[in-house]
Amino acid sequence: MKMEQDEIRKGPWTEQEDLILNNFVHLFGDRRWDFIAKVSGLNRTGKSCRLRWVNYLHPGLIRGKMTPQEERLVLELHAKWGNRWSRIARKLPGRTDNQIKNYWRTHMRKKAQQKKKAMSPSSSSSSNSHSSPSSSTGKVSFYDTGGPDMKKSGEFEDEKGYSMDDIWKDIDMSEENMIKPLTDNYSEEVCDIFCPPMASPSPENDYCLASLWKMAEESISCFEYGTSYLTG
DNA sequence: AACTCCCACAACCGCCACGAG
DNA sequence: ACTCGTGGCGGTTGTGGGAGT
Repeated sequence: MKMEQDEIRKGPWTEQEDLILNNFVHLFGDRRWDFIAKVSGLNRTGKSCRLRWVNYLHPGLIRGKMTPQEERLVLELHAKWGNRWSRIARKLPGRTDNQIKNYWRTHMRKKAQQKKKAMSPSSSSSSNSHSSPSSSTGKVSFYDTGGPDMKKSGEFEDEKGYSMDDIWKDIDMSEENMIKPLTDNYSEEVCDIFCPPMASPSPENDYCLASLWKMAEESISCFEYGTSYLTG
């Protein structure tokens, strides 16, 4: 495939890029990322645009620390589903899979370090401490507590057969007293909260719409296609 | 005050699934 | 049925800021 005319931008997003992306998502919706990437003139990949929107610009996002309830929910759901971050995220309104993943990563690192300290390093063979039960299958992240062995196997509501690795077992046991079993309070209704209608363009967003359209027009030839969205 | 460590967050990469042609 | 393009997901890395020493 032919590369874009300009070099694809990488790295941190600027405020202006955010603004442009925001406007184009409002215009075209949050599905057609490759298209948005092209017409916006951002010189970003569609993937990058999507990620920026999902993880940062989405109006429903909650920023800041996880609440104890959320932490509990993450632990509970991870025990149930493993590293299915997007799935877990759907049960936490306003949280992204990236946020949860990051939280889990630091959380587990902390736990792993605590555990390491607790266990005398001299008493155990070091190789053993690093080899997960699934060592034969290849690399497993230290914070990957496994979950059901359902890699790309579709749904896995059935919890039978879910075996946690050593770390998770320890953590689970240590926290069992804290984590009250959850009922189905985190059912689908929670998810609905996180799906607000597309925010209406604010006045401040309008200021550059004209220029944005001009950019889009110059960028590709399918301008009319976009206008059909506006005019209905 | 300077330095180090840790945490939270942002972003990229690679792989896979799915739909369109 | 096959190929290709795109989006979604999970893994990983880089970085800035705050806390601790």
